[in-house]
Amino acid sequence: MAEKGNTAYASLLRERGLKATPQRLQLLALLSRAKRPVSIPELQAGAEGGGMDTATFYRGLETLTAATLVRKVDLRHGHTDYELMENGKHHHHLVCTICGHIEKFTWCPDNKLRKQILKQTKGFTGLDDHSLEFFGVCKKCA
Amino acid sequence: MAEKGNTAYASLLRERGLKATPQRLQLLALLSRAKRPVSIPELQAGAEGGGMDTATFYRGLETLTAATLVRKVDLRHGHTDYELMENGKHHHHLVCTICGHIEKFTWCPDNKLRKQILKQTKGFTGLDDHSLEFFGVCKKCA
DNA sequence: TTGTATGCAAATTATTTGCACTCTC
DNA sequence: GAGAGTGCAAATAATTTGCATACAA
Repeated sequence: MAEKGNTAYASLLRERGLKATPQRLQLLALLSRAKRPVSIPELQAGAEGGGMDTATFYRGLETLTAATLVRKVDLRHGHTDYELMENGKHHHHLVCTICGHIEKFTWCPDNKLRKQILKQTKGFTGLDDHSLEFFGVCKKCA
Repeated sequence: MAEKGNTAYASLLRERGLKATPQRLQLLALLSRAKRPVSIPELQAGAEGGGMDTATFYRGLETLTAATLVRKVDLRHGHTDYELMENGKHHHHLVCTICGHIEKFTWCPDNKLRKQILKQTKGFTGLDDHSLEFFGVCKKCA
């Protein structure tokens, strides 16, 4: 998947009523190039990310997450990682607990499973979102 | 489920080659009473948790997690929560994104699903563990 | 006794906030 | 021009570490 140009990202932002600032476009470009979930300190440490303020990273990515352009994931690394939501779809991850190698997979709980889970509870009538990651040892580390 | 006595917990620890220190027993007792996932700052702030050092909380719970007596969970609260693994079995959670209400459910990926996921990857031959939580708005907050 | 675990204290890492200023729409 | 967004700087929150001492086995 080719990286979207600034114009394309700008449109996506405006469609959602957000201003297309250079900082937000930069955040999207950085995530697009990363090809994997990355933390804010990591993004900021990279050469291209060096110019922006820390607070702008946090506030910007929070905004992009709320706009469903970006997704936060917890890979048990002690911090939040961020990744692009390409085409509005999320995916999940396999994480090697030794070397940190990450792969994606697509599978989400279907309606049947969601019903089965809701049946076990008293206080919920619906489910909006979910987290799902697998952890193991990759071939190289095994 | 009644809380296990100190003797029972002490045996569990020794079975795993760990020393049954008062601090570790206290951690297990605190988690047992909590009945829900709790953070370390929260545990420490509680009256009974006040006596132990911060580092002892972190190191102790890390040890208990490695010993599969305790499990860490990420409920998108910006910190790690801990809960007892009762009978060596884990469960997953539904979390209300408004009030924080939490319920448990039991369901885990079966072998068929695990195979389906592994088939999508190149670098993994097996999966050890997984995280799975649902987020939504509970009845009261809806 | 002996190594493991704890307490203390300080450091590190991640994240958030207030406020003045700037830039997009 | 107006309001949303950013930079700066300082604060808060969570977690980790080194080292001397204490305690379980």
